[in-house]
Amino acid sequence: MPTIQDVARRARVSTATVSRVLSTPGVVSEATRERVMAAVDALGYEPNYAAKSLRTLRTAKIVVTVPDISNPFFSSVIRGAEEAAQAAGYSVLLGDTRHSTEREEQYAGMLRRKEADGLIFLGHRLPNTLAELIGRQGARAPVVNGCEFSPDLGVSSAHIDNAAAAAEAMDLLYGLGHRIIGVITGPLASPISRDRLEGVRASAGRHGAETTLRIATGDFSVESGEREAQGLLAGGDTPTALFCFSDEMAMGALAAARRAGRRCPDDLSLVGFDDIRFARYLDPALTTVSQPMEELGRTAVALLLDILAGRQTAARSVTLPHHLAVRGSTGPARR
Amino acid sequence: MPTIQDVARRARVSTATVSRVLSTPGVVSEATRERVMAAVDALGYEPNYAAKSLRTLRTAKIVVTVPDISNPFFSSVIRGAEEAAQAAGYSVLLGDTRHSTEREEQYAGMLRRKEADGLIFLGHRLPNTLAELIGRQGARAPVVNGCEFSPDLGVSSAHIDNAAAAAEAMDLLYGLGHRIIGVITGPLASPISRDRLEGVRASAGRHGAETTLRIATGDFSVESGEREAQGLLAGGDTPTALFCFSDEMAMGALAAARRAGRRCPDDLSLVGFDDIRFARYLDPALTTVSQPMEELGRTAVALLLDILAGRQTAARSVTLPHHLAVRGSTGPARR
DNA sequence: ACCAATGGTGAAATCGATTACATGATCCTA
DNA sequence: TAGGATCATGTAATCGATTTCACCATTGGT
Repeated sequence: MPTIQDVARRARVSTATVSRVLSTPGVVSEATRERVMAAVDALGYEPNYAAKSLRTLRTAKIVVTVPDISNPFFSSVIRGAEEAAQAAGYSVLLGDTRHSTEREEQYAGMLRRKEADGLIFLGHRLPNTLAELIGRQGARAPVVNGCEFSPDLGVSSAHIDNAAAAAEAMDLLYGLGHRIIGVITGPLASPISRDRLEGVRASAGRHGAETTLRIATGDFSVESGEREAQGLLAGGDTPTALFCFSDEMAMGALAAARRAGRRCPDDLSLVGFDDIRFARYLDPALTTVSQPMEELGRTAVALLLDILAGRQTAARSVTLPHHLAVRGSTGPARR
Repeated sequence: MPTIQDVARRARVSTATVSRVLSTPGVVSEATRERVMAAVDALGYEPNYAAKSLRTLRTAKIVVTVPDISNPFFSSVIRGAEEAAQAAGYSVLLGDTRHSTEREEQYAGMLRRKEADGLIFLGHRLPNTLAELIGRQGARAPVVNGCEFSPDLGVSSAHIDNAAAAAEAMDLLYGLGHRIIGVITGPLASPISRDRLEGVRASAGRHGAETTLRIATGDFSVESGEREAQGLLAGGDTPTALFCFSDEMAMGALAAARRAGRRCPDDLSLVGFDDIRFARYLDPALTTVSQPMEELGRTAVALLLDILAGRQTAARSVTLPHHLAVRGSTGPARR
């Protein structure tokens, strides 16, 4: 593999000139530039990345950690992040943490080893390593939260207005005449779950239905949706509608409802959250809160790039628009 | 950020000794080792990664390219790959190529810039950059194919026996009495599509049903599944069963069938491919060819690590076991 | 015709680690 | 007790780029 020395020798210039041709072509004379480029092409030279990185202290890489990449919500956010990063000349180091703190810390360590310039985390937990970093550098720390806004972390983030979105979903159900509504949340450690729950409660309050809320705690997975829905639908005085904090859980709930002999939307209305690609292909098509998933990823990267460019002084939180996609899984409550 | 010099100074040893303590502790005396470790801890030292990489010519990174990370099949394979890489001390650079040759080439370039030690590609196209590399280095080129086996590429790969799997799926349908069967393939440029089609034809031949095969070409996406199914189900003499080369397409087909007033499995049997997490949650639960997706990723990484360790002399292709998961979407043909 | 400004280029320091080789101390053996 | 073997450590070269500074050659103004 040829080095800059080889190119310099072949073009009969110094390595300084070769470097200039490649990074600041303007300051080099036309003739030399051509000679150097000819040598570069002839040798198939590509600058060694490690050497460049060592000298410039930049890696052009960002770490993105997710609790589970096979979750369609996360993989869509990642997709947006990858796109924006790529467009800005960065590459993405994927960190699938599998909900493990240890792995989270491990990936956070890449920042200290200068293995990456910045980090975006899509979970809700802030690894200690990063907390320290933020303690030292404040808003200049190259860390952004991808989708779970938590103001107390002091980290920039991209997200939707989860409380408002959840309230809208509940408003829809109350508007359809439902009174007893089951809600399957995500883990309550997660701020998005708490925000959404707050929106749920606000809507219930407006409709005088605080006492007929049935709340169950899931973990966003299909399995937990199925399990919790089964619980909510057992016994008498059961909900006529379910609101799940993820589409995956709604899929599970749909299966549970079927097994319980409840038909959707006739016997049970169902609302999900995220609007993953498959939501509209369920039977019935799932009514859900539509999040701009790829845009969340792109925005998180934009925030990070601002920090890396020194354009950022205080933690910034960007709220992106959502909308309620009303489809076939919701209908009027049967009396 | 402290350097090895700082640690050496503080521990009153040379940088060489510090380096040895960290990488080959055995050769250093107990006392010095403790002194150095104390300095390391006190300063919070972490070796600078770029410097290490420049010196050792190793990056401890592998690139994994996928046509679309938001596709559950690919994200599961990636998940397995990330796990195995992490376990071996490597990290994964994610390349979402969005089916673009240009982006594929770009990621392949990371190998030439020594930005990564190896590359796994999950698509079926071999970028030129890699083809050249393989031309020069043969089986020692650090390149592995993740799921689409193509012997002519001269690249190691992990995959299932696609022809056999497809044949089993068809055998099931013929066994249930179906005669006219629609098949929605992936792009025929992709070897897995061709292999599966071959299996389909073999089974049809065994059942004397070559002339009642109805073949349509999709692109693995839900949308294409819906579109092609709609075509196959229009007009008279339509198939009583559909076999789709991906679960996503099967989801689309299911929606199309519903719209055409065909109930599954009563009026139409449906078989998918991959067994993504959601397959069993469809209504009816989808009969599908179950691929060991995470294991495919892990195996691809294992193959790559073998190459990187110099343990590999010829391209190796590993066939992993699959099985047919028979669920509710298939049933006897109505006469 | 001289001086200053400008433009193009090269020499060499530098980034922060690893490692081949040299060195000195200690120990064992003949 | 001399000699070699063994062990622990240090010196310094090295990986391959970027960039500061110095230098020389033009150019233009007075």
